[in-house]
Amino acid sequence: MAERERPAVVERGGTVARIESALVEDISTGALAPGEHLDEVGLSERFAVSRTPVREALSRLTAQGILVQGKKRGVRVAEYSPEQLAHLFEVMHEIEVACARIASQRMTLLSRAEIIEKQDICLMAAEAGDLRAYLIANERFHEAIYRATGNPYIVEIASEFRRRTGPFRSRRFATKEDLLGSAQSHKILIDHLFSEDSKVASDGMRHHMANSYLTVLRANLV
Amino acid sequence: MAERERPAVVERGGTVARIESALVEDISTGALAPGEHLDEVGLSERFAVSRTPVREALSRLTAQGILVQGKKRGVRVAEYSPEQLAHLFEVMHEIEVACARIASQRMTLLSRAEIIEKQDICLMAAEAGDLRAYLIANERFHEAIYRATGNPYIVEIASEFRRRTGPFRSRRFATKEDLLGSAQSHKILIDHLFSEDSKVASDGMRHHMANSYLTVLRANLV
DNA sequence: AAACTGCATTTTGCATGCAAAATAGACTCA
DNA sequence: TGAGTCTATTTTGCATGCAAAATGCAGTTT
Repeated sequence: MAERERPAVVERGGTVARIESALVEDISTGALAPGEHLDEVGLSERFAVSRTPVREALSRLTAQGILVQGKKRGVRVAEYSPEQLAHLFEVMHEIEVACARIASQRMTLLSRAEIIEKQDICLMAAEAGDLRAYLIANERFHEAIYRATGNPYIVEIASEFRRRTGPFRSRRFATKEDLLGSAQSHKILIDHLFSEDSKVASDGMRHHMANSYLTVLRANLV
Repeated sequence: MAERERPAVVERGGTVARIESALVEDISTGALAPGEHLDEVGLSERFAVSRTPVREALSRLTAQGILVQGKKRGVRVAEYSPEQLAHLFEVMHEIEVACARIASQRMTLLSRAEIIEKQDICLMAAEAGDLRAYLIANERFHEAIYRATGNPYIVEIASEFRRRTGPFRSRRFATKEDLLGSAQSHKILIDHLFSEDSKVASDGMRHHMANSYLTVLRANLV
């Protein structure tokens, strides 16, 4: 066996959950690129386990649409044509706008604090120019907004689509300025979300998402 | 081993997919009730396979939220408190309304035909008083609407939530009149969907879903 | 009778084994 | 040289095996 990855923290849920979240992180940060083939044996060596839990993790990720099965064999990171990408973002768009509308209606002091805190972390990562940290912090920021809806199933579904679009959004960020710009636009978004008018909030998110999509398109279609 | 279930048709995708879809159907038709415990060994006997593919199917369904893991061991059909059910329906509501709006904007002749065809099948099942057939036909009807959006990811996500709420919606239907009533309200919904005004369509769906939720509440909270 | 303890049983999580499908490579023949 | 096919190797899908965790249960103690 080759070098092995030791669990930094023993996560609850056991081996499968550990593999699954490691892969999700690799994918959402772009360490695993769309279309990249995942080898069962290779992964079982990397995580120092047998193929069985690896297969289970891959199967779960496939069920969530994060991975796809190749034509005849193998499993790969999902990749999307421009048209598919547009469809994916259309769904994201709908979900996020609904989220913003609902969240703004139910915003509590706690939710506000959480959102602001995550935004601070984003800002720190952006200022440090740490892409990987920023991507993770950005996820957390948006998840805080989802949680502000008070609806755990919205959190689930919105996070799922965010993960699926992760690899494409990660390409937006080439320079430190890109990160700072993104963190900056979070600030504006927050102002809208904290407004007491749910239409202001959802329109703010609509604008944010449309912008984001344009940038993604530019980064992925050149 | 006890009596075994033979595959009526050899479905593509192999053993795991077969088990998965059989379980999904059992759950959405109420044959497997919320909270019911699923036994790996029992299922492996029922499908005449080893525990490995059963485990994989269960794991995939758990990843989709259709099943949940018990506190310490075992896996069960997800069950929801009234509050959780409300949250689930809130998501369904948002998705279906967005669906209706988008579908009405993109409706093609083919989509129209498909929706009408599925509705006919619903009507036939209702008139026959066949609950199980109606539940399946009803799924197909709504899926036809999802497909009319032209967005495969909307189909995916909407179907997922429809499956999750399946067990609760199935309780709405006690008599043949319930089935006919539901099929009747489809007709009204179709009229709205086929309108050229997307607001009419989404409001029609909003109304349909609100109604549906009320009925479900009544059937599940007594 | 309630609570605790220890043992037997069931259930789970993962490893390993094996046969069939899929692919790549070598070889043949035109 | 190129197309075809035959074999060797890899990869996959599932079965089986095994050890550890969880549960139930009986017996004991207070």
